[in-house]
This record gives sequence, structure tokens and C-alpha cells, in this order.
Amino acid sequence: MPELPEVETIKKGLEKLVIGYRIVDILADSPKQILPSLKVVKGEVIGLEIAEIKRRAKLMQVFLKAPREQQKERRRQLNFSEKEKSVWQACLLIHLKMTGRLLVRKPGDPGDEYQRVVIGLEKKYFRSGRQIAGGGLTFPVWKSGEENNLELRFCDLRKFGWIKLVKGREELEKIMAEFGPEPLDDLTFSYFKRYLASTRRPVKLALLNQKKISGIGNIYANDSLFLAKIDPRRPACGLKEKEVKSVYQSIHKVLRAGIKYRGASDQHYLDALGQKGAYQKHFLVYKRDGKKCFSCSGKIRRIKIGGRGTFYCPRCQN
DNA sequence: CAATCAACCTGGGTGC
DNA sequence: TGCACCCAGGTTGATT
Repeated sequence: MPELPEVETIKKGLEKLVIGYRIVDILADSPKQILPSLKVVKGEVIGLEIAEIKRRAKLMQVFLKAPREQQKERRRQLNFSEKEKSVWQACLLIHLKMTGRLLVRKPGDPGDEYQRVVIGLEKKYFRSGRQIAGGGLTFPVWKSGEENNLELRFCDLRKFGWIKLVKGREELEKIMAEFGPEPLDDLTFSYFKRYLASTRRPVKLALLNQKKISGIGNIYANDSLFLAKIDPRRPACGLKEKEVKSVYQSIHKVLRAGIKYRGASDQHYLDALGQKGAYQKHFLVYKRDGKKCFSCSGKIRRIKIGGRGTFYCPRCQN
């Protein structure tokens, strides 16, 4: 279940591994997961270079630009206002849903489980510093080396995840405007307080609403409410200011812990190099039903809220 | 408006 | 061993 900390961990890995690589091919065993279609995406992104990777909510944003040698040509084609705006030419928006993975491998590496889409990457690299040309001029030597090629593999057991091509800043902004503030970045206490006061839904479901707060999924919602000692079933609007503050702070603590431990590899999650995270070793209540509460030693209970597994300590959380 | 629920998928687990 | 069934959870969209 890649939530904010998991996607953030993958993002940091991808940044180290694939920036500057050029997309040379896309293969899809599961073309339905590529939007609007494999054909269109291939047509638009092959030849572009990965310029920047960002995370927003639970989404990965892979920004692509024309490679250096084509930039002059592209600039000539654009009008002035486009020049001003477009630092990037296309963006691949990736949602991993529950079982998605983004793995960076070498082309010859053994196939990964549930491999659905493979993006072939190539890098022209600086080989030998500068070479002296005949007239005393110097220039860099770029050489494509197959041994340096990589694959970005999108693996997804349940095929709920997707990769979507976004072609402009406006389109991206329109999509991203549907998501609430980032809990570790621009979620202010006053906004949070106002939001909780505005809904009678169980506070746990309020935390999961991506339109209002982005990035929190089932694991971190459960653990946040345990840390805040709040019963997940309580109507959000019924929390006192002190309790709202406690939930607000707990969300920060739990998400930061998730990032610190490189995510929770409870079932499927792996980082960009295929490594497990460790937050599952630090679950406070998630998946701990029947086990002892770390605070009072009582039994952690499992119930359903909004159809989803919910874990809490009946004695500590009320 | 809000709440509920099926649908999207696959594999692992359970009960018979 | 085989088979029917349920369950996991992020998100959308239809229905009440």
C-alpha cells in the first residue's frame, strides 16, 4: 500500500538512479494501465529525457524534457509564452495503488514478479573528458554504452495502478488541484481544524480523504489515531481542539517515522532498488489485532470502518 | 449534500 | 487435490 512515506522513498531512489536517462522504449503486458494509450504515450515520450522526479500526494511525477541536442530545435518551435512556461515537455504521472512497484533494473536482470510495463532507459555519458580536435578545439565525447542501459519496471499484482501521460502544466495543475494539502508541508493547523469540524464522518475516514489531506492511507491513519489516543469511529466534528491538535501532531510523527524507516513493506511494497522498508516493524496498531497495546498492554482490536480494516486499542483510544 | 457500495484485479487463505 | 468463497485497500462512480 504505497502511501506518502512509501512513494517518497521510491521517489528519492528514482532521483538517484534515472535522472538524465532517455526513454528509448516502452513495453506493456498490461496496456490498460497506460493512459491514454500505449501508442500515444510511446509516441510522445520516446526520445525524451528524465529531468526531474517529484512526489505529490501518493502520485509519482516523472518530468520529461527534450535531450540537450534537441532543445534548440524545440525552442525554435515554441512561441514566447510557451517558452516561458515549459521547462518540461511531458510528465508521466504514476499511481501505485495498493500493490504497485517501480523498480530500476538492468536489461539483463531476471524478470520481476507482476511486471506490467517496462520503460527502457539509455544514457549518453561523458566518456573521456575532452578530446583535442584537429584545430586545437576541445569538445566532449558522448558515447552511448549499452552496459549503462536501465529499465524502469512498473510491477503491479492487482493491476489497479496506472501510468498517465500529462502534456502540459495546465493539465497537471488541473489534476493535482483535486488533492488536499501535503501533511508534512502545507497542511496548516487552522485548515485541519476547520476541515475536521466540517464533517461528521468517522475521524479515520476524514484522514483518508485525499481531496482534503493527501498522502495518508490505511496504515498511517490507524497509527496516527493510536498515537493521538482517539477512537477512530468518533465523528471528526466532535473532537475538541486539544484532540485535533494531538491528531495533527501524530500525523506528522507517524509519517516522519514512515519515511525514516523507508516505508512499510507489509505485503508488496519495495523501494526503487527492490529493497524492503522497515516501518512494518514499528506498526503501533496496524495489523496488530490480538496483540498487546504498547501503551497499556490491553488487546488491540480490529473492526471495520467504511469497509476497511481498522485497528485500535479500546482502552487507550476513546 | 452525505453515506454506502460495487467495480477495478490477483493471489493467498479458508472451509468443504 | 480441487473448488467456491472471502479478503486485502486506493480510488472512482453509481445509487440510495
